[in-house]
Amino acid sequence: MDQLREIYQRLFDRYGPRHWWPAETPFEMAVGAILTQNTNWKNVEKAIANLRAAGALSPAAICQLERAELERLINPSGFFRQKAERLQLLSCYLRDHYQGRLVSMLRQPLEPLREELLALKGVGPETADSILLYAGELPSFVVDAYTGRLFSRLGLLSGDEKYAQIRNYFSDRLPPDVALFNEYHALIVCHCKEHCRKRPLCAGCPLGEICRYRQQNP
DNA sequence: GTCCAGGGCCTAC
DNA sequence: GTAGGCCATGGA
Repeated sequence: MDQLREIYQRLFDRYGPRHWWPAETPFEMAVGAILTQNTNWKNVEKAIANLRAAGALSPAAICQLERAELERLINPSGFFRQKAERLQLLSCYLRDHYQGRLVSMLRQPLEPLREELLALKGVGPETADSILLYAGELPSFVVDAYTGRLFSRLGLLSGDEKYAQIRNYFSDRLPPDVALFNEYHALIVCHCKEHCRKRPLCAGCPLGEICRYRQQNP
């Protein structure tokens, strides 16, 4: 059985569908993607709740907010100065080019759209792929720190691959299936939060028998 | 008190 | 082209 399929199946059997991305609209999802950069999701939830309470979960609203007020609303998510700038850059870009509608921007072919997102300051490869996959429902595999860490421990990656190499590793071995990509990335995150942090925690790991790390550190 | 979190930008070499 | 510093909050 294909290794990536087996790993996916084991994770799915253990954790079940993750129902990602938790957001009411594509734009809210993109906001979450920026706010969660190197940040615990619990902190992001607080910031999004503040934005919702302030009626500020639309591109138009975020464009119009004073920078200091936006910083105050997203303060719990950390890095609030740069994230406030990033949110306003994205929002104003949507206002100026897509009538303030992210879904209009997302109705384009994947690759040029990905380049367009990456050209925005504050949108790197993981944020872009998250928006493409979870807001745009386009088959762009999302890589994060957990992905490299987990698959290195499994012995399938060396650990020094760059983002594009890891993304290609999955893209080359999986069908471009949006539902599969969606669930796979979410399952990797869910799994790593329990079993694959920097400190080893192997007891009960659903990948136990196929994890090289565990075999080498019994 | 220390470490870490669903990264990305900027600068120096 | 890449290693290192920086950004900031809150929970474990």
